[in-house]
Amino acid sequence: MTIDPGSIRYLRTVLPRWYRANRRDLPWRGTSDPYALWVSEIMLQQTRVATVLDYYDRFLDRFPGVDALAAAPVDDVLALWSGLGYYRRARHLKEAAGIVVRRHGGVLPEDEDDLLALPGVGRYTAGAIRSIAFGISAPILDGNVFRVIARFFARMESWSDAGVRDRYWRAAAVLVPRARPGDFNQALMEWGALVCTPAAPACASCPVRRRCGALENDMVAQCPAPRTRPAMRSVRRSLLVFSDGAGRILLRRRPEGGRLGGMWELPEGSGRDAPGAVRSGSFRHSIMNERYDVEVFCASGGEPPCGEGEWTWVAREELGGWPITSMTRKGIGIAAAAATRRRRRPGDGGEA
DNA sequence: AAACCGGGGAC
DNA sequence: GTCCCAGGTTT
Repeated sequence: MTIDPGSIRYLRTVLPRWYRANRRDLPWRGTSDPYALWVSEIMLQQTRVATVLDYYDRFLDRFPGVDALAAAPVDDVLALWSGLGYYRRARHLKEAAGIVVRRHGGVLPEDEDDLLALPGVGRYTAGAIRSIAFGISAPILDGNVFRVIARFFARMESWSDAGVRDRYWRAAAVLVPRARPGDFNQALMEWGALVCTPAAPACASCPVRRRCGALENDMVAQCPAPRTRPAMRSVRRSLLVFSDGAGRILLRRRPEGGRLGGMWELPEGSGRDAPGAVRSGSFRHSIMNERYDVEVFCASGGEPPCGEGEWTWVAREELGGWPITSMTRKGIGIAAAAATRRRRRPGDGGEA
């Protein structure tokens, strides 16, 4: 797409001014430590700011620098990542920390190819680190930037088209200024997150409403075109909260490599698998394009349903130190709530 | 180019 | 219910 010099000047003038006055006070904005920014960028991949806020401080408190992260057991890193999703990010981050220590003397490199060589660092994350942490005039393109550029220049392409994305990268490269490129890039994202939102954008209070192409042509709601997605499918599952004599819970480790690789989970099972099991309740959980309808059963005593592979007993109060999935955390919560009900009103355990 | 990889908030 | 979020890697 051709971007006229007037639009470049306009965006470079208006956006940073708006950003300085309206930006959120986020924890990674107060630091000048490139490692801390790197951690935040990995956590923020496909993940909302509000979600990352629950993890960022705890992670940096436990792994304050690249050396601590490089030296940590990967299961400790995964435990702090538990619930954040896309667990390969945590494995890559820890692996990359080791590369930074060995190859770069413990200092995050500024060179783009050096950054792209780190596992988990792609074109976006390299641009974010270079512009925000190092003040280098490098472009970024994420979902926010794609949307605000599409709307401002009144374009209807979809993110799903790789050729389109490449053209938007070139647009982002033309727009980013030499002076304070990090503020400009963050202004683009903050604008997309707070004003030019996917649904119901706040055009009336938008800093660039005077020159927005989509607003002028009344096409904000249809712009950009939605990305293509696989259809959702429903899956029914049963989870078993199986306790030993000490009240510890049986967990099984998922095989490395695949979905949720290496994470610990409740075993699959119902009353058929564990005689005497009691139904505790149910919940819904979505992973990627699958919606799970999960029933939770509670059992203790007898033969534990260990199955093949690695398994262990974990006390409830120690679950915080284990890399468990959100579905497992929900299932254990359902079982605990049912147990509480049974103690209060024996015979009414929510089994119905 | 397409598939795969979590989870949750907003609507 | 749907959409999408400070994306990256693998095939």
